Amino acid sequence: MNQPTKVVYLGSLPFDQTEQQVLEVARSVGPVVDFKLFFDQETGKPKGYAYVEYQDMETAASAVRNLNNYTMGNRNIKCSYSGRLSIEDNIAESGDGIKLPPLPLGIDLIGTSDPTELTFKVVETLEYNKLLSVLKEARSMAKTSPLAMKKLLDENPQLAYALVHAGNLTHKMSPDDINAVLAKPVANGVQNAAAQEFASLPLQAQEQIRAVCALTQNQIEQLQPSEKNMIIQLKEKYSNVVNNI
DNA sequence: GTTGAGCGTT
Repeated sequence: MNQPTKVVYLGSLPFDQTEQQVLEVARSVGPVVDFKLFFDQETGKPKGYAYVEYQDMETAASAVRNLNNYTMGNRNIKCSYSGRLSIEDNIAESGDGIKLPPLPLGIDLIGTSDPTELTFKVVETLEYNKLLSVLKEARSMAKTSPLAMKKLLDENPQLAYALVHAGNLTHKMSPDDINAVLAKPVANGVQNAAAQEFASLPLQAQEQIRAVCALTQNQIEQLQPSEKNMIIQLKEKYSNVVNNI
């Protein structure tokens, strides 16, 4: 048994329960401050465990007492202390000191064979103005806190994927624009040249490139062939630049 | 189809 803290580990969760349903069970013992359910990054399948941060140790203690061996679906779930102070305590470990706010719950992937395709569909359901405002927000975040933006994109490849498609749908970063960026001659100073070039690009383009660089190999594989090559080239050209900001 | 133990997905 671990040191008592505010964060509790939930394990042996049924694979067929949604994030929302697990959260509800977690909330049944008290207010939840932060919550994270784990999925396989590639397949989108649930890993069957989660972390719940409660507002205080008393509530967490109550969770350990009441949720351990609680029957959910067809399983007896496990609940014990995680031993960490807060869910986002990878700050010390990664050493970057960047703290991102908790993200909203994702949508249910159960029954989806292709999570990347689903991301695309979700983006398509958004209003044009909504897409613009999301892009605008991403742009402003990239400008005011580039490191946080990098971290956000690195940790959430679906978001990078969504931003690339949002750029396409709003014609803010169409294949033509990408080609235009790639067509710029690369000077001899390699890295510095690429960095200078990057800095000289419109913010819109910078933001799209960041998103592109954060795409996983798997996501790239799933792009249209026409986009795919450009994306690969973009990534090759700028990933070092983006990673060194 | 690889779905059952999993303690933080780099």
